[in-house]
Amino acid sequence: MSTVLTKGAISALHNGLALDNPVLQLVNIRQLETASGPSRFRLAMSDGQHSSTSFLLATQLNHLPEENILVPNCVCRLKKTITSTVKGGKPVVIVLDMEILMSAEESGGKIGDPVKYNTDGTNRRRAPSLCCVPLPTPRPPPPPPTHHLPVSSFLLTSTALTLHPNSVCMNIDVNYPSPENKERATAQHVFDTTALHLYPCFEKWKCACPQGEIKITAFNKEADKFFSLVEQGKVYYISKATLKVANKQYTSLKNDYEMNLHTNSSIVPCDDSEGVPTLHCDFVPIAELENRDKDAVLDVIGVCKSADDVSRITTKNSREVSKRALSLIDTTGKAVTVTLWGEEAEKFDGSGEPVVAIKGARLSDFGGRSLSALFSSTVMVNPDIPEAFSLRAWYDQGGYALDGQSLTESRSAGSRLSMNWKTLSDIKNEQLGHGEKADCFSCVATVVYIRKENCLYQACPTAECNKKVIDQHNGRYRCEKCNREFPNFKYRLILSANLADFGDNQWVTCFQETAETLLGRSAEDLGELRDRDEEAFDEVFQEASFKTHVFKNRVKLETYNDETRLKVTVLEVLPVDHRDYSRRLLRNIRALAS
DNA sequence: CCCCCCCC
Repeated sequence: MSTVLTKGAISALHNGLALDNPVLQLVNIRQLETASGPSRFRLAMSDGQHSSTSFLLATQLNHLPEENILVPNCVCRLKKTITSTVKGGKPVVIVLDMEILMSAEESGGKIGDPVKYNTDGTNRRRAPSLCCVPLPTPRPPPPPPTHHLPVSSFLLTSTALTLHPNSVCMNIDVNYPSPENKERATAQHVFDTTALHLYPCFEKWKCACPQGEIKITAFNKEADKFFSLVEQGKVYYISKATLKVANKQYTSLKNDYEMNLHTNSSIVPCDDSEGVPTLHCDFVPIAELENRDKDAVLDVIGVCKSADDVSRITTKNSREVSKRALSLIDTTGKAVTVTLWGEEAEKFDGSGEPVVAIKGARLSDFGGRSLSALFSSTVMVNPDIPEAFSLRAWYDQGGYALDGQSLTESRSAGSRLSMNWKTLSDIKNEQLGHGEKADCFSCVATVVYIRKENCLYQACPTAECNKKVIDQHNGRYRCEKCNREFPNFKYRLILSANLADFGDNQWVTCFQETAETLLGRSAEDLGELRDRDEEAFDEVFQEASFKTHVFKNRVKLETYNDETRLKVTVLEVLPVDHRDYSRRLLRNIRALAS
């Protein structure tokens, strides 16, 4: 039966050597005295040859002994361990992940006749080390940075600084909350966290961070120094940082601790970056944002179904900053506005409706619920993570057709987010424009007829005045509004067009700009063409007919000479976005089917 | 030591 155990594993583990899933038997288990925090279990393990009591169970595995699954004589596979040292340099093997292969009953008692393993050097090959990878010699300090703006404080977030499993080593000077709290702090530091495993070593602490994320901050001179040194996604050794209790208010990381860097701290690149863990996010579904507290820092992922152009704004402190708002939608069918700032706003490319993941965005209550990226946020476009792939698939296979009701109220009717899509028959059916205020709507429609009669008029040449002038028939034109005569005039357009979609048709009015877009000519050119070549003029109207566009319109019931009629004014003519169009079609089909 | 993170 003893063949199941990995002979020599005890010795190897005590020497920090990597082993592939060694199989050991639990000889004994003992609960350690702890001042506070979760229980801590010390294990005596055997490989059939040697036994050792220098095993500690990571707190995330406490359920195993607590549920009486991990009991003496059971046989275990150690799936993840890290060898550390305690006071006096004694090695300790921390068991981070394990599985029970055989219960105590199945194993039939103690396997083999193991002898106690000596850690005093008599059966050790070399001195124990904390790391699997030796620390490289620190490089000389880098030259002062020249390529970035002064940084007064720089936050290295999880992606800026990736922690390497089993080989990131940090010598940490513990920053005690206060001298009298030292004992309590000690206990907490040792036992309270699963992400950080800390072991006292005189006044220094050694910290192994086999998994998880931690925020590291540098200030002033160090901020500049370390900023030039670190690159997102790269692996580093960090030494002589200060550990402090994290303020959860400012981070989405699930770590009770944070680190600060100082003059004598060092960050050294690690060349062996295999097995670097990918960034971990706890994405909050967009619909769920409604229930979260304002100012919460959280992770979000969605398809960017629209993005504003980047704009420059002036802050209250008269600082100029770039800003860009995106609308993200996820499988909850809800959308939310996310604001990006500075360089992040400038470089963002929303074309192709990418999946956008943001780690550490702040929830604001502006316009209902909205999000704002922080300096410490990580914005990822089409990240290489499963959540992004499934979201992409969901969106492409029909998610795009969803309305995506936004948690963020839109502030103007003109924005792409607030497209109030209607069919032409909706105008009558929903009595649009019958209210006190005008209604705005968008539609996809085809131009079936444009009235060319009276579409052009001679207007006052003054820049701000578009009033029709009276031809004095003496080469002079009179503007009643300006009360002046001019030797010239400018042509302006007022176009009556008939639009149709699959259900109805509608007469609309296009003024200057929209008329020019529709006809593809400037009013000036058209006026000149009409006077010079009537056939070519007619041709322009033929060409503009039977073309399909997106029309943004204003609709209002008007009374003129005791007669009420619906007046539809075109505010904007846009090319058809086929995605938007199929979105609407699908909605209509669904509405008809239900 | 930050933790300001901007605007509507």
